[in-house]
Amino acid sequence: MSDPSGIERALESKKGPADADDLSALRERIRHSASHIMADAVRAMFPEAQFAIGPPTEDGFYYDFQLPRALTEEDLSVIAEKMIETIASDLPFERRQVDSKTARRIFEDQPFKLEIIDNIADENLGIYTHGDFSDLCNGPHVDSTGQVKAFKLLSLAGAYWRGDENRPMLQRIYGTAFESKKALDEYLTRLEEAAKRDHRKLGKELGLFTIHNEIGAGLICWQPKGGRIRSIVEDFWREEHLKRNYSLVYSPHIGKSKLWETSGHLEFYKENMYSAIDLDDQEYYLKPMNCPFHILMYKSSLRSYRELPMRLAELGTVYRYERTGVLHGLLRVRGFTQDDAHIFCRPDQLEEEVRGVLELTFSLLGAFGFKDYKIYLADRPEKHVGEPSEWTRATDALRNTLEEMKLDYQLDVGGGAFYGPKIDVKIEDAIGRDWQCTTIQFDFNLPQRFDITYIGDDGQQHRPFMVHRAILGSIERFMGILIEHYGGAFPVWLAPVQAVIIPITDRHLDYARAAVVEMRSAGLRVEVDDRSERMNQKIRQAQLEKVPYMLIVGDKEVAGGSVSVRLRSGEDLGPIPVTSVIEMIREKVETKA
RNA sequence: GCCCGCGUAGCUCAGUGGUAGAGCAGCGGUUUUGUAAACCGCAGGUCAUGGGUUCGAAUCCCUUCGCGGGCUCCA
Repeated sequence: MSDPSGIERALESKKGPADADDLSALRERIRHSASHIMADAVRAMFPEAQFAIGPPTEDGFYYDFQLPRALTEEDLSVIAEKMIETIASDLPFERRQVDSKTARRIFEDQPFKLEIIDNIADENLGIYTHGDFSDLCNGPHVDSTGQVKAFKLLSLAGAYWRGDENRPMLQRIYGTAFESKKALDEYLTRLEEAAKRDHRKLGKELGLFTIHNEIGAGLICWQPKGGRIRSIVEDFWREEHLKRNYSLVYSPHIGKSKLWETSGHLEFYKENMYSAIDLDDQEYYLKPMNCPFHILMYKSSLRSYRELPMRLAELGTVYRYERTGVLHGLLRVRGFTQDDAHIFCRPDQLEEEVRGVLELTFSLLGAFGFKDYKIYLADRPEKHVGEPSEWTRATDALRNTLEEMKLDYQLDVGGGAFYGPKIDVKIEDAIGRDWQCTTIQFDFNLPQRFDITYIGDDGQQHRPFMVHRAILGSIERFMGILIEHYGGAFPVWLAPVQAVIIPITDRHLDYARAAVVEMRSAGLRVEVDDRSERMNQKIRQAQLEKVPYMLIVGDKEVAGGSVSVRLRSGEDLGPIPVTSVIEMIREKVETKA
């Protein structure tokens, strides 16, 4: 990992896969070094500070400390000042190897470091020193502090030592560092861009959804505009499922405790379930999952191998208790709707079913402009149910399907659920962030627990294979992702209002109203802005609402039977006959452009 | 749940111990306008909640609820 020419070489290097690796390796060293420089600055402020860990991360770095008092935002500027001094001194980073005994002596008053040393099997430990600050660290680092060309301390947070909530809560400082001021600024600009797209902000501004204290945390109300978008997404989802021979079903929101005992949820999932509702000496639970209902629907009659595969799909609303600290807008809620389906099939049908789910996944997600996928195949974890031979068979079926479809995937060793292997799909949004939505999970457990069977062509009872799958994941969460992906500027097929007709004066109102009737009867979502405002104000309003088409009507348009089309990009297409505008918009809707 | 921060009008925010403010939105007028904000006026708040300190609390302390950044977990 030594790169003597350091920054200069990486900076001069041209774009390319190998150089991209160079750059990310360089950034890792810079960030790791920045984290040491920061720890040094914290030590200057608090000589009694205890140091935990300070690694580089994908976008920056952090360091965890135990300090005599809580840090404040002002402290960050003081720490940053001190860091600037250290960087200006351009102190060399020096590495030495010591044995663990020596390391223990060096860090004798640093309990977290001692614990780390205890957990390293290697007798040779790396220590990096700059100035008079030394840290246990395997590196690599830049050659000297001056090579941290640009950094910024970003935020304060609490973090448990080793991520364990039974261990001490430490104070974490997050920061980032880059090889140049320019790269740092670009990163900060990206953060600002992401903040502008925040679905919580856009949801409020665009009137999409609200969350009410009076109703409860993590519970979503879809306002008319957001409801419109959601219903379009759901209608599309249903159509695509019907095309692929899914059966659409509905199941209730509560079920008796016996059901959840059979399914195992009360044993293994209780901490995520709402407490029981007592009715007529029976306990009912709000459903955290849809599977038991679909299984009972399967079980409602004797099944023949000829009926398989049976694909039961439902936009099923489930409720899960989530700790208050993890709730986050639409992305993490307590009541949400899974685009769930359970596929019951014969063993020989498994690969084809998995293929079908993957094809449906790409088709559904592709319609929303998600074209880049990361696929993970997760196999048997240590704690599992089912025979290893079954696991192998199911995992092979998943793998074979991925390979036959020539899909790139990564193996997530031991990452499967206890009840079966799975395929997860991550999508990349418009600003390069990854989101996991799709999961395809094989299940050995529930078919056994509910003892479901089918009669094979041999006249004998057999256990069907069962696959859970959700493609969008949760509708609420997916809507949140869509809002951020599109930055609130929904494509025409999803836009709650596709066009606003803007009459220039009141004498153009009748014409505008006639046009809106015509466009609505063509199936378009159009409104007239009939307020007593200037055209400029109406345009501004429509722009802020991110309406795709602004249709201006004045004397010229009335005379010509047209509307002047302004796009939300600001582009002015000039006067176009109303019938042509209808065609233009419908074409966009049909192609989901 | 835990650590830190925050909660003032529908929204965005000012106000840090001495009578609650602005802009936008809303409502009423005037205005009838050619591609991102016309003008005038009116109304709107138990300063999240409950308690405490004080002659006096939006302001200081505690409780509860909620929100934000994280930890952990997941869709």
